[in-house]
Amino acid sequence: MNAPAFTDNRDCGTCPIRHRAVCARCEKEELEYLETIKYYRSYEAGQPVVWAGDQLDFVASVVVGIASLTQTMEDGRTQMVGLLLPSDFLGRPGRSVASFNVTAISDLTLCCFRRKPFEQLLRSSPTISQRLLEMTLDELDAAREWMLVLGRKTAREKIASLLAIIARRNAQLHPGQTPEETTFILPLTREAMADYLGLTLETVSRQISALKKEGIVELEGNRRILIPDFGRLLAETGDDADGGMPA
Amino acid sequence: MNAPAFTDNRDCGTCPIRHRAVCARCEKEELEYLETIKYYRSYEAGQPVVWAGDQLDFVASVVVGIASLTQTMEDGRTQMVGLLLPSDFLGRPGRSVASFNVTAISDLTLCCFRRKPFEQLLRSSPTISQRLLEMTLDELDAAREWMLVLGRKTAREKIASLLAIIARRNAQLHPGQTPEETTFILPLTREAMADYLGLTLETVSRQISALKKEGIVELEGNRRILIPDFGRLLAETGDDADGGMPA
DNA sequence: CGCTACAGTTGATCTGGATCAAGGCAGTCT
DNA sequence: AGACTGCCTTGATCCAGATCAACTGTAGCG
Repeated sequence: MNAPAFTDNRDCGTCPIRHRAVCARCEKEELEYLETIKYYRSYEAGQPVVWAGDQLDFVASVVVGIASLTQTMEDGRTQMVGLLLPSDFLGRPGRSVASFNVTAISDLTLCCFRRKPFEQLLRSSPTISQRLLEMTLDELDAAREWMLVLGRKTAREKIASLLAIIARRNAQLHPGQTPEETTFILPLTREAMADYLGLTLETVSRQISALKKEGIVELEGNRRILIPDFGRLLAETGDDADGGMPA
Repeated sequence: MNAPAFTDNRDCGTCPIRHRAVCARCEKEELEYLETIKYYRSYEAGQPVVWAGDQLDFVASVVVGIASLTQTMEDGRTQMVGLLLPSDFLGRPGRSVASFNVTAISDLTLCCFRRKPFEQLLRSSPTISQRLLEMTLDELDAAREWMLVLGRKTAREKIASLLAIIARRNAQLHPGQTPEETTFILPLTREAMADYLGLTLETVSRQISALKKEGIVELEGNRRILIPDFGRLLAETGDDADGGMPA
């Protein structure tokens, strides 16, 4: 719940809000103002960030780590509705109450802005509000693509889609790898995957085992995944060859 | 594909973009500019508006009628990812290609803005880009709420959720009705409902019959629905009493 | 009028994924 | 060490919803 660890202006590298504020028109004033209302928060893996319905008096950008957005029904059924990776935005200007549960999946650092001044900034700066609009539109597209996964894909296709997304996101961050052979560490437990995909954890486990048996993926331990032929994985997603599934 | 039918400045009553442009700061210039780039388009029920991947050189606001946003897999499985009712926004500033299929479900009239000048306007007017941001955030929340429906709810809960949403939306438009007893015309075929809910049309039909048999809904013909006790319907959605499902 | 077409209902059967249950395999605490 | 806990796998069985198929009702239309 503390730990700044970032002091220099330039080190919050993944924060898209700030980047744009710097680059777009060199609006120095805005940048300096942003600096005055920003602060860092850290959470340990597993810790909740907020619960749906609770007061949330900041908006933030993920700097390090992964967080999940989930919804839960009274009887405990839960659905993950978003996965927040570094550079993703969290919170909602104009709303003081969280709509979803936010949980740190790995150790997590957020770059936070107090909500009120941030909203003020939005009102006065078209640069920032446009950047935010763009990001929100991307998230909306991603959410809608995910609706196809949830509503119409088989368990096997769901797993393949999820692995493809994580592999792609991973490739963006570490562009060293060939597109054909990728390896990464699954940031999610089987249960979290199940919650994302609308399945049970048993089904997730079985489908991963099946993909392994068929040589479409290789595992080292439970979490480290190697995809020998990305095209073969893609063929299992049910998407047409080029299609672009985000997360 | 023509039919203006709107000539007076004030008559595009449902268009949220324009409203805000008038109200927020009385930015007369912007309003007049908006007028010069706006035009109307009409579509008959069943007609496509655009296909995913096609060029889309306007953004628009639904004035009259209903449109659907859908995705289709090569083998024909389709998922509806959004339902556009009057006042909803269509299109994506900053992107010239449609991400989803848009189809007129009923006869439809759009209030369109040519994309390029609209984007220009966004860049210069914080009022409009903020209004758009707000709308997009609402849509994102709605999409995420829908992910819970698709991923975790039973067929019966899905149907009840859909009926509840349509009833609520309907009550907003016609505030004359008591909240307890509502009646409306289903704007969707059984197949369209199935595509929205990630079910088959047979299952939709069976579940509606079941709700009818239990007196939770009453039907006149196939489309006209009466909900004698909204609370009882809500109890079938699986949501906690107050929860706010949008569309 | 009969013919076709479309939307919806209902029944019979099948099956993919859920559910229930039993272990396995690290870590980590004592 | 042993015991406990969290995460994962695998097997056996069940069932909600898909699939296949027949049929009803209603609206155009030559």
